[in-house]
Amino acid sequence: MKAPRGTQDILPGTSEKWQYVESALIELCKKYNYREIRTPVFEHTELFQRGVGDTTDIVQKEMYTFEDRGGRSLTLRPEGTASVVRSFVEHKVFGQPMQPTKLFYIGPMFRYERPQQGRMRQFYQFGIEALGSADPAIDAEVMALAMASYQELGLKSLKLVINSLGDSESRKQHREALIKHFDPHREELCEDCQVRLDKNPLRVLDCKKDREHPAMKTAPSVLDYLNEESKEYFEQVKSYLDAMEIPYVVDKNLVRGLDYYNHTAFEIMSDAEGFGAITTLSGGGRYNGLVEDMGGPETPGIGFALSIERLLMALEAEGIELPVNEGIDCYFVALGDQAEKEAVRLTYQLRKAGVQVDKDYLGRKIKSQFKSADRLEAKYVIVLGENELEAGQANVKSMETGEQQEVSLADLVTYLKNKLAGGK
RNA sequence: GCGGUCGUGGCGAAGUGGUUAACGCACCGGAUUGUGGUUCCGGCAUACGUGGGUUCGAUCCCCACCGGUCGCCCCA
Repeated sequence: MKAPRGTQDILPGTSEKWQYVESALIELCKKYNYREIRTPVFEHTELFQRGVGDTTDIVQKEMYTFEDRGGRSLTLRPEGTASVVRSFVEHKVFGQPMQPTKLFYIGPMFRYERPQQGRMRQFYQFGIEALGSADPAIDAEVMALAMASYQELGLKSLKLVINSLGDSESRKQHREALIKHFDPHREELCEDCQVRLDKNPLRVLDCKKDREHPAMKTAPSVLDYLNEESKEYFEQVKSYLDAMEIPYVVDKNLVRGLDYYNHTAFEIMSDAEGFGAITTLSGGGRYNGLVEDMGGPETPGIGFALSIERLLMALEAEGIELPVNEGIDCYFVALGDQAEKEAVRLTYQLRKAGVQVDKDYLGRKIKSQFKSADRLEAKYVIVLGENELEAGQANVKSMETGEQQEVSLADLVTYLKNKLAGGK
């Protein structure tokens, strides 16, 4: 049996890295005052069709959709925003006194795609959403947190790319301009773009195949079609980034894949060597109007999401070692049946007292038990044999210095607690 | 979904159309009787992705499928 395609097991040795990263992200959220929300991993299919958008690749070909025994069409969540917004509306969080509502989530997402490194069918996203504020400063805050997610862990080769898609009015005009611009060249564009031109002309702009087409260079830019308000909003966002001295580049061809975005759109990419084709670490943007689409009151929103897998890849690419896999406190070596029983008792006592202890369960001889202790990087080894038992003492050995000391069994817990606390 | 490439024991990695498929690491045991990372000796292992086909015979040849990987699409 194998795990299904595009899924992976995260085993000890790696799981510690995940734990480390996840808790770092949670800590970061505390500083920015984003609080956790947990939503179901599956939702009504309709939620994503409406929320993410029917024209998107996600909805058209990547959803894990199934029918439950009651005949409902459900879908494993392909992203987090739709669920968060649904929950926000369902629980009328918009009516609560503390606004804006600042949330974060972390968990698995599912997309049916051809797997490759950094792209799994079940993958993990960490994301935040700020609902209820149309202040450009919060756009900047979201980007700041996004960047900090990586910087906190020591990553350096990062590139923040931003763009503005404008409000719905700007987008509409731009869309028409694009169609007008490209339609005469329709036949010269790649097949995909011919489809894009009808469905979502914005996407033609970031086509890699047609990059060199002359019409591409003269194509109307989103930025040129921003109305005054949108333009001003974008300027404000940039000025806040400048105030925080967060470097960014504006890429007028940056287009996000989901329908709900407007105004601010951004991506964080890795510059690091050793990254393959997939260099996008995370992405986000503003989605004013989505809450309304979900049946809530007019509420602006912005958020972003990052892939934990890709974050881990970035760490690897930059050669950053996370401080995990530290050794355990003690290893209990027991010799003989009597001692074994006493060892079990004392191990239990030590653990209750907060000491990290393990012992042998394979009935191995002393030498092998020491090997295990060594491999576990135990700081202390407690040896309890016939002799010690008779004397009512245990031999405690510091694996670092090699020093040994007889400690009465009654004092063992306090002795070790002291030692481990750095006492004498 | 499309194209390239790959698939040998826990990991890494040789190899051949034909008796018992190298080796390294790891693991386990031993090197005078109860003490760890080195060394020496010995041992272990459901190993040729799966299913067909060609052949007297296939791990090695052919096909399909599955899986990994790289790229495209797209994205996190």
